[in-house]
Amino acid sequence: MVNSPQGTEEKILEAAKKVFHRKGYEGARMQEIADEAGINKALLHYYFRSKEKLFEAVFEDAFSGIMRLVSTIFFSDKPLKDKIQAFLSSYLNIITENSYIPWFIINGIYERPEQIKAIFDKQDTNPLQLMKLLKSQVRKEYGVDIDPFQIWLNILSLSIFPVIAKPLVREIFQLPEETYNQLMEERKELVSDLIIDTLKAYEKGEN
Amino acid sequence: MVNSPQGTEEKILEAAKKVFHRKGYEGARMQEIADEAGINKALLHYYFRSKEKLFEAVFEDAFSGIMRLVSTIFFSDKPLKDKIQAFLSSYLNIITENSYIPWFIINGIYERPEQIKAIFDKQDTNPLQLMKLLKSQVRKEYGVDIDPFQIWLNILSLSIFPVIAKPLVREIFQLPEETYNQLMEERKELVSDLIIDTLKAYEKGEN
DNA sequence: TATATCTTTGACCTTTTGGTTAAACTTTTT
DNA sequence: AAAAAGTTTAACCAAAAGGTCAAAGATATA
Repeated sequence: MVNSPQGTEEKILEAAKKVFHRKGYEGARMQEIADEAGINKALLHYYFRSKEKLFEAVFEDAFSGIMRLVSTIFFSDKPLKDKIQAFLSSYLNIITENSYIPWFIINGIYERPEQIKAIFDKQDTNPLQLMKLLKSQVRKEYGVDIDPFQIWLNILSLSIFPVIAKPLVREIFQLPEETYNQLMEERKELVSDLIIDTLKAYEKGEN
Repeated sequence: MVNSPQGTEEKILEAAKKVFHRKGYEGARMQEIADEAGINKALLHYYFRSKEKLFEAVFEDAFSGIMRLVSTIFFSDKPLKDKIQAFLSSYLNIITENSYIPWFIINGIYERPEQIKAIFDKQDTNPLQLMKLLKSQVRKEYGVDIDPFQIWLNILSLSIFPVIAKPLVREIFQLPEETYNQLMEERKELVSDLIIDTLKAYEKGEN
């Protein structure tokens, strides 16, 4: 018999992604992944020796994807405002459509700190370089010395939190899926304005 | 032999809190909780029939604590600015010192959606009422009609995310514990300013 | 002080779970 | 087409995990 459209390995990765994303490492079951992939459980171990290795593959994929996006946008040659808008727009698109990614990544380091640290070290994007760049660009364009880390943390907070907390917030406020998505859509502009207005406020010396 | 300072039930709850907080539901082991409490595993089941029940007790405690704080502050009779400052100050204190609480709560609904929903229903604080109150107070004090939900989401994002993502961010940026805590300390004012400035900007009709 | 009740424990049970193995089936190589 | 290499499966295995039970230790009650 011939393999389905995609090869077995990709099928497994795809299935593992789904299951790990919605259950985390501890909650995920090898059997469930096998079922999701429509194959025998032993085959999982044939391709990826252990649950750990499989998890690693899935995690690395999700994480490097985000790092690549950040690098591409921020290590380009545009005004800061454009970068922030571009990042928020594409990033919010990605994570609202794959809402499990942020939770998966953050959760990963709670469940498997050592393993995740090792994955970070393999990454080639240097976050400290990004901070330096942010800082110098803020100084150049807005004439102020602000801790770039706080700006960056604000951007991430405002975009990631609403996605991570979606299930919680929706339940608490009894919001239908569609309503919430619409609010997220509004946030793309709202957040980008908020960040840039804050920078402008610093520029005017309000602080 | 006499019981230790605290009774057995409290000892169990205390231990379960620690373990659930750092491992989540799936990652937590009944044996580990028993060890942490310095008692026999069977005793866990004597006091709390099952892992589920035990988890429920811990979760409800953490969640209702936060809801109480929110209610106390926001259903009071102060200017919005004071409320926001008061909330941010005490909330950031609580969660930086118990950094696992927010993750624990958000994670809870990913791991055990049905159970968590049931707990919410038992809560007596009404979040929709809070939204109404926020909206009318914003209108009264700043003369604008803004979606209170977005404001609230901003407040929560800016305060909770940096705590949840602490292990991740610390690792990525190679920040020592102390440095990070100091940055969190700075944020208390920074975030409160940011939120209030945004409201003022609306007031001036910048949007 | 004897009896009933509540607490605590060690040993045990069952199910679940990640992982292995040997054999069958396919595909590639010669 | 035969042999070799790669892929897939059903059946197993051992360890871990949640949960139970009967008996022993305390404590309260009569």
